[in-house]
This record gives sequence, structure tokens and C-alpha cells, in this order.
Amino acid sequence: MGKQKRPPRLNDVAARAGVSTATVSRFFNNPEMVAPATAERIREAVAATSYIPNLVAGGLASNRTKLVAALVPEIAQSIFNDTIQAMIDELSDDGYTVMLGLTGYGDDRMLKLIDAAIGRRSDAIILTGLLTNPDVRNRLRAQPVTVIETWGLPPDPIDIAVGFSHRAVGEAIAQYVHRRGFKRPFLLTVEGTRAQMRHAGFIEAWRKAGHGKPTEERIPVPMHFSQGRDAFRRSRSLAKRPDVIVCGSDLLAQAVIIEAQAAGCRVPDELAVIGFGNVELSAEMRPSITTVSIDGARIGRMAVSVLRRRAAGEALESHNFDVGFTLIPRESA
Amino acid sequence: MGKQKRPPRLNDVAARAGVSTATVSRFFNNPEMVAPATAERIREAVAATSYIPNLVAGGLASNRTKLVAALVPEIAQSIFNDTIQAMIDELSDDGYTVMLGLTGYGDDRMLKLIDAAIGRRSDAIILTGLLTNPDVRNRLRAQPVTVIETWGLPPDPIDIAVGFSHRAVGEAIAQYVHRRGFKRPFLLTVEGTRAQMRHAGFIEAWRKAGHGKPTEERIPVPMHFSQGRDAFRRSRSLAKRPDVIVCGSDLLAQAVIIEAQAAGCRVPDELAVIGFGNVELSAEMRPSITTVSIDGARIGRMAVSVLRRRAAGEALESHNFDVGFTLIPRESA
DNA sequence: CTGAAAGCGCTTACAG
DNA sequence: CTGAAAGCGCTTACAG
Repeated sequence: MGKQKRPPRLNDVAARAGVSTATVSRFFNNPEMVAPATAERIREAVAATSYIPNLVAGGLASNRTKLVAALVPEIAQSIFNDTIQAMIDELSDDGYTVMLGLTGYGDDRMLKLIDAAIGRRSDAIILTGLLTNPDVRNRLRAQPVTVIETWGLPPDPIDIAVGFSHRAVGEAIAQYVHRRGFKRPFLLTVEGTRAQMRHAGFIEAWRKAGHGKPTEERIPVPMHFSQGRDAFRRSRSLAKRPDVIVCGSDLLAQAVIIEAQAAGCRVPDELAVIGFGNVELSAEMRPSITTVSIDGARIGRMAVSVLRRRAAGEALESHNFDVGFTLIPRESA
Repeated sequence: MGKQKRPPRLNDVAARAGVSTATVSRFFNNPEMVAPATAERIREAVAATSYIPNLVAGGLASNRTKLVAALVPEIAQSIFNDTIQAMIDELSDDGYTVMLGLTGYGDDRMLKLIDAAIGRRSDAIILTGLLTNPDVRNRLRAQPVTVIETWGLPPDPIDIAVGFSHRAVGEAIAQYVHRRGFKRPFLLTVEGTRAQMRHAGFIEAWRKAGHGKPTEERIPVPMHFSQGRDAFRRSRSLAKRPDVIVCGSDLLAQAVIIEAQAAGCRVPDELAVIGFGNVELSAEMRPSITTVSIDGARIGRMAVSVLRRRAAGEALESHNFDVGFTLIPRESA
């Protein structure tokens, strides 16, 4: 590799087809503009030369790159995977290329990736994680690029947001726990702004339902299975032994259940468990896990549909799109 | 967004710093070539204008895009995630942008993505899934791009391969099963060329150890948890009730174990289980799962290191890099 | 429906 | 260490 003869250019195709480069360019980008007979000659020339358009040159000339940057914290068992998958599926169908950037959970990586996305003149930047840094938010606002924040509904969106209210999720869980008659919830809250919002929603609704302050614990990110296991063990030595553990993620809920079962503690009879995220395994576990489902694929599709409307020059009636969520009662609580 | 004043160009920075565009270009790409005082003036001009280099124009002019295309089948609980993560981490440090393409398990998506990767003049294409189509393999060979196939060691690599022998994995599992004294293995083989190679390796080594043909079942991709559960149930009504189920993936192993436990069948006492992949959960399950570990992160890092050597113009002593694998005995078998 | 030509924003020999 | 200028491979008004 690396030492082949130079790849064919538009030039070569045009010469072979006996037309100008402009016509070949139109053949690729506005096929309806070229006469059928001409198109046929070009098609042959393309095949004969194995020509693949240079999108770098094309992007520079046209000022449209058909490149979308998707910036996500991580992909290993990420809750965002359905969104990413759906987004990439849809965008690929539209001829877009997706540049996936992994931001981790700090700001600096995110900054470098945003610069890379802008530097490559992406048509759009889609974020799944939360971008808190106000300078960067403003910097993005100053850029001629569509920015879509997903999985949340920030009060001051950079541009467009597609997500749901994390506070409402917390409230819904608290109401469910209350309705089911549990008295001593133990909250396993994951670090991070959004998890905190769910937590705050829970606390508020729980109080409103007439209860006192629940016991709780903070889990650092990235989460690990062992943290759920350890949390279960600690929960057994709490003064107020919990009757339900409200987990910040399905992974933690799985860990709690597996550890409980290994310890001979019956779920949900002796201890109920609630998760968040509705990963595939949660429906399959024994017992199956009561959790909150977010339609991640829908978020992805909606983000792309907004993008399409933007690309078509359409004005948007709103910049905040709420996809909602569903609490799914199952066996574990 | 989309209606801001035009972004600053190299031009604007150069004017402001009182130098030529060539010097500003060097400031970014060969900083050691510009005098400290000049560099300082440029630094200020860049800050003042919030200039972000246009990598599209740069790529066209320099014929180096610093773009790497990583083509993977999927990301939802993919066995390749560690490789992808490590690769992106390393490449980001080198200033590369990674375009992640999701190929699915068919050929046409892969073809489109390869064209996109070539069209954008990627410096390299990294594949984790298997590309079988010989036409496409040859087409890639004809392209001035570094191609790295990972997670396998094809007999006819397109360019460079970093992986391990799937056949050897199958053999190692068969030898382990034999050594542990199991007599009636039940193979849950996943569809796909590589899984078939592991399967073939098992069969051969199992025969060599003096055994007959094991019972088996084929699991279609994409895998689902329920397939493992169903397989367990069917295994209980087999004439030759298996003493160990050899699963094509840890996910299937988890499903078998969870279903076995729910059915009151003790693992490993009544039924042993072996997985493949060593996902995080496998060490954490009760019982923990005996499985084969592939150092996916190492594959990613090695792919990048090969890429670096290629980029540095170094000649490679070999085009096949074997990272091996490790069978990890745990509680389940 | 098609072509000649300018231009997209950089990089890089070449000369000094 | 720096600059003038050609060129990277396309797209797209403009004219016909």
C-alpha cells in the first residue's frame, strides 16, 4: 500500500467521457441536470477508471462536508449506544459520514474534539454527554454549525436539544416507590449533573409524599459492577435496613440483585430493586428489573430529523424536543 | 446558528500578525521552524481572531488528512469496544480524528463506508469485523491507504493484520474441557466465519483427545440473551444431557447461567458453562464465568503503533501481528 | 444541457 | 527564519 500510482481525478473521468469536469461533477451531485446519454458515458468512464470522488476537495469547494460529528463520553456499555446507532443508521442513509469522538468525562478531551469537528467543517455536532463549560458553549454558539444536545433538556441550549427531563424521571420513581408502599428507600446515585437532577427530583417528590430523607450513597463514574455489589453489602448493615434500593443504572441494579441472591436475600420479597436505563439484560434477569426506559433510538432519529429540516432551510418552531420516558414495572420492585 | 459572519481564515491571522500565510501555516504544522518572537505574535493573532484551522483545505493542500476510519459491525455491547476505545484514545493523542463507521453484518454497508473512507482520503482504514468479499479486498489493495484488519489473522491480509488465531482458541477450549474431565459438551456456536473457525478448532482438538462428536446448536447474529436461555432449556431435554455448555459468547454464558439458576440447576455442579470474550460482568457473576479473554485494548494499541511506524515511513518486518489470548478458569467450569 | 474559468483555504518547494 | 506563488481536486455562478 501507499505506493500505488496516483488515484484518478475528476479530470481523468471527464477526458475519458469527452465532457468537461463540470459535467462530471454534476453527474455526481445533481444527476437530474445531465442528459441521459451523457450520464451513460460518464458512468462508463467512472467504472473504467474506478474513480472515487475526493470529498476533501469537494468539501472545500462547496463548503458542505456532509460530515456530522457525534461526541459521546464512551461506548463501552454506554447508555447512549442506541442513540448513536440510530443516528448513524439514519445519517448514513442520507450520505453523511459520522465522525464519532470519545470525550471521556472531562472537559479537555471534549474541547479538542470540538475543535476537530469545527476544523473539519462538520455540518453538525451532536452531543450525548453534558457540556457544562460556559465558555465552550458560547464558542460553539459563535460557530456556523448546527449543534444538537441530546439526552437532556438544558435551560440554555446551545442550539437544539432533544431529550427528556431528568428531574421528572426522579419524581416518577419516587411516586412509584411511594405507591408500591415502600418505606425505606436506599438511593445509589451516580455522579454527574444529570444523575443529580434525577436525584433531586426523587428527593422532592418523596418529601412531597410525606416521607423523610432517604438514606443514600454516591457512586463515582465510570461505574463498575463491584460498586453495586459493595453497596448491597453495606446496605445490609445500615441501621435502617432498606426495603428498596433505587439504583442510578441498570448495571448497578444487576449487581445488587446478583449479590443479594448470592447472599440468600430474596428479591423482591426481602429487598426490591429499581434500575435506570432499561438495558437488554434488565428484562431478561431473574427477577426481571423494574426500571426507567428511555427510547434512545428515538432520540437519535429525532436529532437527525431536526438536522434534515435545518439542512433544508426550514425554520424550527422550537429548539427543545422532549421525547419523554417510561417507567417499566417488572418483577424486581 | 448557520448565519454568523464568515469564520476567520489563515489570511486574517497572517494580516493581524504581520506575517505571510506561509509562516502562520508553519506555526501550526512545523512550530520549530518559526522564530519565538514571530510565534508569539501569531499566537496572539490566533487568540484574537479565535481562528480554527480549516482541516479540509489543509488536507487537500497537504494530501494528509490525519483521518482514520474505523469500521466496526456495531457498538451495542460489542466485543470490539475495548479495541475501539484504545484506538481512539491513542489516535486522538496523535492528533488524528477517527471516523467510526457502523457496518452491520452485511456487505453493502461496508462497501459504502469504505468508499466514504477513501473519498475522504483517510490515512488509514481499520477493520474489526471480517471483510470477506474478495473484490472489495482487492479494491482496497489498489488504494493508497493503510488497511489494518484486527481480531483475526487472515491468510491473505489486505495489508496488515493484528489479531489472534480463532482456531487456536477453539482448540484451547476443547483441551480445557477434556482436562477438566467433562464428557458431554454442548456447543452453542454463533454464526459467522470466525466463530466457525473456533468451532472447527474445538471439534478437531476434541476428536484428537479421543472423544466423539459433541452435540451442538447454531445461534444467529445478532445474539440475544433469550437465545441463551432457550438453549439451556433445550439442553435439558437432550438425550445426552450435557455436563458443560460451551458458549460462543459471554452473553450467552450469562443467559445460560441465569436460566439454569432460575430452574434450580446448580452451576457448575450440575452443569458447567464456558463463555468467550471475558466481558466485565463475567468476572462478577455468581458463579464467575470461565471464559477466553482477548486483550482488545492491546489490539487497538498495536494497530495504532503499526500505523505510526507506517506513517514514519518505516518498513514492517511482518504484516501479521498475533496478540494471542488467555483462557481464564473461574467458577463456572 | 454543457463548458470555461474563478475560487474554496490551505501547504510547500523554491528562493532569499 | 520568512515570503511570493503555484497548486491540491473539486464546485458553481455565468454565459451560451
